[in-house]
Amino acid sequence: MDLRQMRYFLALAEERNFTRAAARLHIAQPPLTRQIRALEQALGSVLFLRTPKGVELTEAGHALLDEVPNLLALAQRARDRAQLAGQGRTGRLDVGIFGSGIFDVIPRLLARFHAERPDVRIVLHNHTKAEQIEALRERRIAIGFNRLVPAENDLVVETVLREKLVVALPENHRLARRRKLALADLDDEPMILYPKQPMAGLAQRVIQAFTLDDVRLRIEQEVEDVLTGIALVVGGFGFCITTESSTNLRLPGVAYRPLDCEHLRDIELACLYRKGDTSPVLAAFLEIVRGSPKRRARKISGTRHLIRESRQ
Amino acid sequence: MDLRQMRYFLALAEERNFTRAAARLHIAQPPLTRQIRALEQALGSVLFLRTPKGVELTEAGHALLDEVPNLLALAQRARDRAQLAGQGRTGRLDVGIFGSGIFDVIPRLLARFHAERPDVRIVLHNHTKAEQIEALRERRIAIGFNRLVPAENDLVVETVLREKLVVALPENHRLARRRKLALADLDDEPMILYPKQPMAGLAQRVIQAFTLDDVRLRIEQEVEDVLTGIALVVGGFGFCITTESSTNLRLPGVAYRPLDCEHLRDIELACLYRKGDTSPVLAAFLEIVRGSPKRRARKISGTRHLIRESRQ
DNA sequence: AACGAACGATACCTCGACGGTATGGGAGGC
DNA sequence: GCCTCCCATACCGTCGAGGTATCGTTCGTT
Repeated sequence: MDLRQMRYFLALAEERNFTRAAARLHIAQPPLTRQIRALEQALGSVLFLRTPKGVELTEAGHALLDEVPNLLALAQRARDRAQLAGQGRTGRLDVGIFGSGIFDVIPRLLARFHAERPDVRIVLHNHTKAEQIEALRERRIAIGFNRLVPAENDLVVETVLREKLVVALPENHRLARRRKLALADLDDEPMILYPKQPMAGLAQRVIQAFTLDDVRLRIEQEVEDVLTGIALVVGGFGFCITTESSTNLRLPGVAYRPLDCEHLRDIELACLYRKGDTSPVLAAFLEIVRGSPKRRARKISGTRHLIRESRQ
Repeated sequence: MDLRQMRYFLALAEERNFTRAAARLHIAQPPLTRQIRALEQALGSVLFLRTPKGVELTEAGHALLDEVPNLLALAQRARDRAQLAGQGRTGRLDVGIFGSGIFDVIPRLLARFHAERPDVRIVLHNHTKAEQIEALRERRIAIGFNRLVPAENDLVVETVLREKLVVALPENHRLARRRKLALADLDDEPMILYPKQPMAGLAQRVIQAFTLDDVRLRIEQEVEDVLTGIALVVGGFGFCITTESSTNLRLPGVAYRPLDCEHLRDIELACLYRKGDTSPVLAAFLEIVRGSPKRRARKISGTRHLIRESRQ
């Protein structure tokens, strides 16, 4: 019993005439006769009564006819789903994100991917750098975004873009009148440092630059995420060095000024995924990621559809 | 894409190893490799990643694996149902019955059939003789029971049994003291005649016999069914000639005595069905019907399971 | 009553596909 | 470095699918 016989059976059951059913199936009448007979023998039941005017269904035929359309529909669905999944048009993409990365480029990438592959479910996971690497190895996520990612031999790290750094400071701060700032301008100014704890990539770089340029560092507060940092800036606690994409975080009373510094020129945003991952969904997403830099000037928009899960 | 490939796919997806899956399928490994590749080409999606240690499922493979067990189960169910229906082990039997036929042999036949074929739904339809014939032609019933059925050229009439006739009369009637009665004993006695209207088979025969034997007929009441007739006997309106199987209708105050009459010896109970009806359910039921006479001495029992519908 | 049309069954043929055996090639493990 | 395991490839025989031609039966028509 195979699917071809099921299709033949259905055609004959509907046409109630071998000749017409064969025509509909684009085969000659004798092969149809033979296939139906083979099916009847396989089942051990007569399915059709042959009459001079055509055929009619027996009870066994009716019983089978009750099932066959479901069967064929299910087969079609199985085929469709496998095809769609194979093209990466359906399925799911688990993405690891981190605190300050969620303001500009990542939501835009996800929005574009969603527009292209509306049937792929995007699931976001907030992870620190170390957690992302672990989650990738355990296949809980397919791709992660982070900054200053160390090389790992089972993971691929691709730089998505390099972001300039900016200084966030109170609008009424005396330095806010300047169009751009050098590191020396920040000498001994109260500073809000972040991230404090989770894989201190940016903070480390900032401290390093201050040391290299021999500028005095006065850490007023240490915080764990940008949002808190900027909130403290609004509160007048000091300035904060952050990435350009954070300027999307427009809070009243805060001003952003470009930072011009040789040792702290820009900071990379990278994505990382498993070496040898053949997932078509991932491949499609990486295409979006790689094609992105050209159009990165736009602002956040249309990200409402995103599913956000702290952890799956 | 056919069911064989689905079975192969499932085996490989479960074993995650071509060699073992092939062994499980009782084929060599190369044909399995070829079938899987053919399936992948048909779908246009890679289903398995070949690794040195075996294979693992791709996303397309997982998507297909979600569907395949359902598909195979449905195919199996379709096959089973068609087979069962073909053997007459499932399905439905619509039976036409009539008033006085429901007391003895028909319920026994139905009970025996139900015991043998518990998955066949038996549906009873109360019909007069003419209605039964019409219902048979319109395929609303597969078999009918009746008495004194005229020959029809598209229907088969088979005598199920010949029933002796009895006289039902009040217990305290003077004739009730006799062990058996002749027609002459009923001369000018008040009589309850049935059936009055629906195809007066028995009534006609009774009148005919009285005429032939030159016995005076005094029709006190004409009724349409046995039950009413016997009820009137209980009420003392007169006697009633009915079939032996009616004696199962034990009402207080009524006595049944065999009728000994040359011209009214017995009356046949026949079943009728469509000529050329190949229904396996019907065939199975007819076997029961034909095998019945040998054991017809038993009383009614176990008929509670019957579905009774006045009309479907 | 004989003929023709319609329909399914049968006979026979060709070719493609399935399964089998033998063998190749690549990755890990002792 | 060799052995083992696993999948892929090459080649062969057989079975089965579909095609054409034709037959037998049953209607309806002439």
